[in-house]
Amino acid sequence: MGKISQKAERPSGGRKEPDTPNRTSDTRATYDQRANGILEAATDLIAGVGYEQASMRAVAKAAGVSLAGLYHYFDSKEKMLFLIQFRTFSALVNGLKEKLHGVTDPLEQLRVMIRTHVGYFAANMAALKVCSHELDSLANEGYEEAFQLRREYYDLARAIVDRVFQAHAPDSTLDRHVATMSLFGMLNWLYRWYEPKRGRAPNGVAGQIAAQFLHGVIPAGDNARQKGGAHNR
Amino acid sequence: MGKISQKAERPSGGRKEPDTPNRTSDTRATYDQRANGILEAATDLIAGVGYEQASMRAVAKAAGVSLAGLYHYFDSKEKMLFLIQFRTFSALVNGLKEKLHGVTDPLEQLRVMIRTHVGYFAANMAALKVCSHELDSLANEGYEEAFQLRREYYDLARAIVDRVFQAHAPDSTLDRHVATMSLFGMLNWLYRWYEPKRGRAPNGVAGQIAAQFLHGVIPAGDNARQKGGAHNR
DNA sequence: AACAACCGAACGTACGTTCGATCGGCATCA
DNA sequence: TGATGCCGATCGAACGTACGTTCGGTTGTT
Repeated sequence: MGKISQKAERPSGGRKEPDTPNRTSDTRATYDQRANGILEAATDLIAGVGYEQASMRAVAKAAGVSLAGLYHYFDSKEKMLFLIQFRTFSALVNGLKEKLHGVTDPLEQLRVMIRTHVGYFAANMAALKVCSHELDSLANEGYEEAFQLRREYYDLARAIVDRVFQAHAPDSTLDRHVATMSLFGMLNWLYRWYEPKRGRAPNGVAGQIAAQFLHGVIPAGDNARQKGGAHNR
Repeated sequence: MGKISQKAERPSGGRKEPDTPNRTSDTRATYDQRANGILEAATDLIAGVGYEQASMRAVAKAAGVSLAGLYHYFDSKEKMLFLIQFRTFSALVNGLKEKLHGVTDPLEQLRVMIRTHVGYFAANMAALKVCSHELDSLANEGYEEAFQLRREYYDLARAIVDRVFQAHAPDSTLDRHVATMSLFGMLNWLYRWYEPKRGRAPNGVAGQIAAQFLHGVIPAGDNARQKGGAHNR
């Protein structure tokens, strides 16, 4: 808890939380803040040029540390990427769970989920881009752990989708997995086109995505409206 | 036309189509087939491990050529990626235009577009994954040209979406750009989860995506159906 | 003889990571 | 209090490797 760098797993002693009773929290704060700052710079760089192209030298320059200094805070480049994804996904999942508290209506749950995701995206574009785009840049245990987090996020969304179907379309033949993945497609593709600074506000986009998912593009009472003709030429 | 390798742009002479009048087509066929085979192997490899991780040595091994032999067919690694994207996007756009021929109903146009995309995805997963995932791995002119192709595809889809709105929801307040990008999100995210071999058939997925886009998840005549209560405990 | 097809070997470079050293603050003890 | 020793923070320089690309050559067909 509060531990940001995996360096705290060092074999013995080293920098741990309860060392000297006084001033320790200051030192730790500085250490964690530094690690956070580096991670932030790395996030921006990776989001900008991609994981493979973001060299440790460039990360060091962007963070204002020497190349060797990076390794004082992070074991390896891949662990940096893992930490970025881990922190982001954790924040996303925990934030969602929190905002879902007390909401019982399935429709509202879905809206909250979409709003939370889009809002988090708008506030942390670089981090979410890295999480959407660099999914397979991790290997082995790191990949597995990130995968479990994504799975948890999927389960959360899937459960909401299931409840929406159950309450409002129990007889629908739509595949709920396909529906959930389509929703994720809309959300995870945001990083390719959505610029919160330039386009409409996050809540607007979130509202439209929710509306499209729930009611589609054609409003409820349509049933082929070209009664007046004048279509096609 | 029929020219696959950019090597034909060599300063003078070299291999061009009308050279020796006889047997030329055989030689060219072999040459193009070889280039195609290499490109196919490269596509699979890049789709599997990513562009940066797909080394020219690995491509050579996968294609059954020597490392230097690759450069007989392709100027550079980046040009290979460009050709993969160029061919795929061209086939997608041209195939769509073709299948759209004679279809006048906007709804049907949209269904055709989605069906074509999903069908092409199912038949060329690796290529479409590369086109969805390695968009920014190109630079300068190559990026610009691929961007124009994507733009053409977007314009095609956007026009259909506009017509759907005009015919069936002219007063909708939904942003049509956001709607189009959401649709692309659903389609372009396919490569992250959809396995045509394991899951439902491409036409099924295409039909569901079209249905979700047009009517959403809740059927048309819903209007809050929990009249009988029994929801939430 | 010319030229497309193809290759082994090398070149230069950029990368992730490690090594050894320096600096400075803090705790300990004479 | 002042000297001593430890240790976290930081760095310049280097190591080994893997990469994209090029060079010079050989073969086989026309």
